[in-house]
Amino acid sequence: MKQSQFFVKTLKEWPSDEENASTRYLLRAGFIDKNSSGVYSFLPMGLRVLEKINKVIREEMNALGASELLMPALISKKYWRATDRWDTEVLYKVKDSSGQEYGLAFTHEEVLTPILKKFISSFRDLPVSFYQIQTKFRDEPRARAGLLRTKEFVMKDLYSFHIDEKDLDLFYWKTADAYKNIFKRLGLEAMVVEAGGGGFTKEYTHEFQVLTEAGEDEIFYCESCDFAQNKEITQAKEGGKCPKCSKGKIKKENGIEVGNIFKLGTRFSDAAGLAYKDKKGQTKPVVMGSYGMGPSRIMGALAETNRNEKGLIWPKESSPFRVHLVELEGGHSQAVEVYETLNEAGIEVLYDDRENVSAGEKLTDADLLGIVWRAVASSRTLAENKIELKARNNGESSMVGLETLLKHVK
RNA sequence: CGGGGUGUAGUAUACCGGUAGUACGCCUGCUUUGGGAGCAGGUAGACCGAGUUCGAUUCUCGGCACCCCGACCA
Repeated sequence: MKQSQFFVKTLKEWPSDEENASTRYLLRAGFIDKNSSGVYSFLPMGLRVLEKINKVIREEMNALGASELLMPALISKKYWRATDRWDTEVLYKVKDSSGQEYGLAFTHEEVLTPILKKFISSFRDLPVSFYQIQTKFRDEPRARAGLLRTKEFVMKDLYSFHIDEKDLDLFYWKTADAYKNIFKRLGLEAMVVEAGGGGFTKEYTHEFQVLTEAGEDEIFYCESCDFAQNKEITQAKEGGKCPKCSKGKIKKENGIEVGNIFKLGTRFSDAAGLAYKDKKGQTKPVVMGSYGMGPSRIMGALAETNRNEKGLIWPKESSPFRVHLVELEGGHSQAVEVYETLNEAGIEVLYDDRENVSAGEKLTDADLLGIVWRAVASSRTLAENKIELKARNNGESSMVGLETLLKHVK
């Protein structure tokens, strides 16, 4: 992709109306644009990151055996009435010209459960699971911190359907592993944290929290074992002994909730009359689980935890491009050669071919954008017949030939 | 929803009760090209409404928007 033909615009100044670091970086680097409080556009560069996140999620969800589908955002009032959620505070309500009322979905049990009711009737149909990556709406009383808490956001929601609690439990922990894979691949360190059941289950649910000061949850965790609980349910005290291993000390840190997994039981299947016949011909309610993850919030969490004073630093699998090829004075022929070679090798490259833009501006932009690898071609590199390759994360650079370059960035 | 703060060109900002200044951007021309280039010329602005005043971007009130703290957070 040539930068002269792809919309990459950076701001020279920090935005004046944002304090949150990830938001300031994402806005300044031109990845997102604020439309109104808690409502953002993803500009071409930002959308590429979002797509990278979605790609990893899809791969892991498919590996779990879940089928992707796409449900509507505009949901007729009757569905919300059926589950008694029409009066949920975060539900945006809209009325059409004929007076018909709708809610903009903040989650999709109301839509999926009735679909399954049409197709599921035997234990032979179970278990099944479905996921989608779709825009959700929540009437947040107060949006904050850019992508970290918004009124409209992208969510991956997964729902699973089982014959009993035991089978749900199996799938629940398989999903937890899939979640761990996703975050690891994306370059996020997410801690598994026990949290409350929100009134649907007496059991704990699990959240995936990225520990950082910008997070709005408070996490109490043990420094030596895997004990970790959200403030809302914990009895542990900061500095106290771990109630689980009774050895480690309890620490407290803020966290960004990038995912959660939830055993719903039969709450929604009961409401929809979703049941199946078991081997003996008896009718039993389907047992459900739901599992959320926020790609747009993950993007915010990545920006929050991967940056330095010069700009963003995207991890490999979430980077908008793999290589940022920067052509400086005298580097044209080399740059074209590298560009063509990378394209042929199927490596995504952003080629800064802009003319009449100073070297300083191009290099500053490259740091701000934060693509994994930076390759510079100039009269200097031409003289050595090599390319300068620099890793954005550790700043290490070296002069390499084309083949070595390919090997590195693959 | 309670409390606080802020609204000035595309962006970041300054001053001021008397026709709004700077930097960057953008446009034209020339010179530049390894860390947000130089010179010259040009472009573009007071959130909305009411009030006080001879005169309001400035003061007062109301509204709206944005940010922050809190409450809330299937």
